[in-house]
Amino acid sequence: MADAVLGEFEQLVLIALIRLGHEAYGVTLCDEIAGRARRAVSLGAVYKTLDRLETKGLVASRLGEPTAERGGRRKKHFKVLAAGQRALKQSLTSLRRMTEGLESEIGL
Amino acid sequence: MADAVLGEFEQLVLIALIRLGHEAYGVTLCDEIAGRARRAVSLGAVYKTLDRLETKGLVASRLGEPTAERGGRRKKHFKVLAAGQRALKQSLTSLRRMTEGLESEIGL
DNA sequence: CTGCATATCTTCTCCATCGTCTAAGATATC
DNA sequence: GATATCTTAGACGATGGAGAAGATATGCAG
Repeated sequence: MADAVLGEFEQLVLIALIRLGHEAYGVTLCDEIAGRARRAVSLGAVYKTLDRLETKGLVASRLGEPTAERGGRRKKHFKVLAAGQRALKQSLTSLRRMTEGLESEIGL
Repeated sequence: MADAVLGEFEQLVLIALIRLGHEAYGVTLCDEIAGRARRAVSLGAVYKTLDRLETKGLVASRLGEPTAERGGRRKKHFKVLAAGQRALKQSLTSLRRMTEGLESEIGL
């Protein structure tokens, strides 16, 4: 089957996931994207997107253990699957081919 | 006003527009994206996206003259406006900050 | 030279998916 | 029970996408 086409935000979530490693979960992902991409990100948007990515078989999740801190509820950890890695690579490669030689025109 | 958040396809259309210059129009844009990004692109999707970008004030259009060839109907030419340039730059910069240092992990 | 056939380009319409916010729910510690 | 942390759910607009329909040019038969 052909790799799925990723939306813009889906790309950001996948990248953040790779960046944070397998222990990433909702809140840290949200912070990472907000900080790096410098844009407002709501938690709900992140979780929703993670759900979709999991349904499509691009990421997998598992529940962690509760932590010993106030309100330390179990976290849901995510990791990128091979299909997700492929889809992300393809999206970024397409973009790279599109922008090739245009750095100065775009102002990068 | 803050720059608009661009969808994934909107980015591709804007880049193709810069790449092809001010004489770009629906059909050539479609071909350019399909060829460079190597994915199927329908004409309808391109026109729809151009419409939306114009409504948002990111691109401008003008009608050309008919050409002297079979079925040579007037073309609608598009060009990127300053706001479009800014929005695109911002999107690509965010992505670049996200992927920074991850080239090998992603396989680029 | 009139009118139909055909090629090129654009618009319209419909529907699925993505992105976003808000509120509510679950479950841990204090 | 109060409160903090994390996740789920629900609603809705925006974006993405395929294909039919529409507009308008030339080509050609009669």
